[in-house]
Amino acid sequence: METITIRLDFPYDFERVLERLSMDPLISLNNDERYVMVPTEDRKIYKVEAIGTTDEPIFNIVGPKDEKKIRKIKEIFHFDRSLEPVHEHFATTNLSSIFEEHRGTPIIREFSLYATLMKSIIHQQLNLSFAHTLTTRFVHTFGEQVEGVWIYPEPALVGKLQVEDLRELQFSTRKAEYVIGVSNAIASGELNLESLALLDDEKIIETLVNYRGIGPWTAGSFLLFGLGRPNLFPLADIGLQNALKKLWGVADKPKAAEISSHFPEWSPYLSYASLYLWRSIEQDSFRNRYVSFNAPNDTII
DNA sequence: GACCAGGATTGCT
DNA sequence: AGCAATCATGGT
Repeated sequence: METITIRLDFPYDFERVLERLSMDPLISLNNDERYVMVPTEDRKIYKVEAIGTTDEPIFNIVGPKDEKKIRKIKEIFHFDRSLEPVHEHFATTNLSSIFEEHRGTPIIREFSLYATLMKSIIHQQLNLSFAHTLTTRFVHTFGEQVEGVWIYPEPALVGKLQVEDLRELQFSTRKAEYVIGVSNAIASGELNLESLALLDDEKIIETLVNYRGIGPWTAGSFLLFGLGRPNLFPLADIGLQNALKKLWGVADKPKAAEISSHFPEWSPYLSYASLYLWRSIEQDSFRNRYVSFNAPNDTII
């Protein structure tokens, strides 16, 4: 065990990070003590704890001594890239208000690439509340806990499940087929997410959408939250459509063409535009729903 | 009880 | 190529 202390030279609001991560009941965190528990791909657990402020961000990473994993955690928490250029970019755009409002909100990646894909598929078209119910059932039933932290099951295990196993958790038949099918492709080695990660955005999307159950939204979500790519805007996302509807004060959700006409203005940081737009509506629905502590066993107190 | 949810696929024009 | 139906169920 060792503790590594990191100081950032750009604004970083960990309170907002915790607020956002609190939406997922599978993540072990403590809002008051300002920490998140992070499982690595090989089941080691790290604690990431904020001990500074938004304008003087300082963090402790506590866990097994391992340089590669520390680097991975820095990537997950966006410690390795400044948010300064992002804020500078959006200050002169039509999204400046939400970037001021949520200043210092980083893209936090999912803790594993496979989990990103499973979570995205399971979340397709469902309201966030029920979506989280399903992912929680999925992980509680087939995953496992390490040091109190829930970890998604291995692709090989999920690949061997029957559709009925997931139907019992109230997955639709199709969703069950998607989850099992993609897991099998990964388990067999046909689909290798780590090597996929070396390709550019377009190539990754092109590969992923060949799999039944992965469309443009899920592929975009994988790039954004799995790999932390900076320039993705999932046009199919209802949340983003609603966020723009609210921001622009219009009666109907804007159409894809209308939204994408702003891409030149928002590029090359479309992912941040997405993230900050999501944030702009999350407060409405989640401010009063989740409280400060997700206990390791997942009970919401 | 209708309608929508942080979509994707399938089948029909 | 583009559109409608379909999926399962919770939230509003």
